Amino acid sequence: MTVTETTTTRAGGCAGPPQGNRRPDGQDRYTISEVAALTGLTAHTLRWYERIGLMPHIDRSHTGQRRYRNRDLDWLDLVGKLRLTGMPVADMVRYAELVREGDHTYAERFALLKATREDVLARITELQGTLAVLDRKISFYADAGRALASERSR
Amino acid sequence: MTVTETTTTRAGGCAGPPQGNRRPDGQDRYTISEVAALTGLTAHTLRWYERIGLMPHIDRSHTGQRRYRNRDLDWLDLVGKLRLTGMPVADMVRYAELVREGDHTYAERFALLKATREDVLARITELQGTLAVLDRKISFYADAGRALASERSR
DNA sequence: TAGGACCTTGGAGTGCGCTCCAAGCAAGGA
DNA sequence: TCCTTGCTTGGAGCGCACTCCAAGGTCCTA
Repeated sequence: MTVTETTTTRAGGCAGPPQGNRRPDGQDRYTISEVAALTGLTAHTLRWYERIGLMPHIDRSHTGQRRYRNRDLDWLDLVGKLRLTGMPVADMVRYAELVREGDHTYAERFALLKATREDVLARITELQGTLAVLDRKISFYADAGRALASERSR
Repeated sequence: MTVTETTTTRAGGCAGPPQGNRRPDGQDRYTISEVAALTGLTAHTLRWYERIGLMPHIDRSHTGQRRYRNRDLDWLDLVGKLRLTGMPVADMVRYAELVREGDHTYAERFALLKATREDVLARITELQGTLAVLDRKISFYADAGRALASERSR
């Protein structure tokens, strides 16, 4: 019977950590499910990342099963960060291609990262603006709540 | 021939303002295309927002055309802010329902806004973490670029 | 040697947030 | 009167980022 590959944490009501566990040290070969547990991604998503070119070549065992290494986990950490910025997967694939193409793409990678950095800064500013609006609304409702409460107690 | 309702700004390479224009004062009736220009949303999206219950009832002209009022634009401003936080449309619809249901939903609205506020704060923290990673990468590439340049000039 | 957990693949399906289409109505100018 | 422009509707389509399925092979423990 095929086991359903359930999503780790990240679903449901409670706020779990963004990724399951800390990486055990001294290890440098991980199965896909271990990586899923470590990153919070599903095995499906890991295979999909590979298919679309977002991952470098992943080592295989003699029977063809994936064996991820620490450098792959490092890459996934970066991908996770970039994903948080809202960067489209296609852009991350582009970055991955640049890395694969070698040292002569340093300048382009540099530019891409700087542009992303600017995006993140803009996003933070946006969110701070939104926070201000929320705070105004919240204090309005807090006041309204107090008014209703005092009305009820009268 | 039906005119194609092109998206205003927001597309393409250059970074325009998040919404087209400032609201003219003294006016309190706007056609859908005026609202599209003011908010940066398409007319399609405005109609869709109405269909899914994200908008309050919009006034109509004697021939059935939408006539938005300033309070509708205020609401759209809030929706725009909430959208920036990544709040799902379904949650915004829920908030809109609470508003329609009247004063006895103040407590729930308050809770929803506070939860959103927490999400936004968490998001900002995440982004700042990502910024740190980007800055490390960027300084790495800056150094690598300098090294390559000095190598070339040797 | 069995049994169950885990892995493989290509391709199809899902949910979200729009985005567009077709067919038609209404208003205003030449 | 015609023509253009802009508006109306329900429903279909799209792009993204997964998410899952079916059918089968492998690993591990007993």
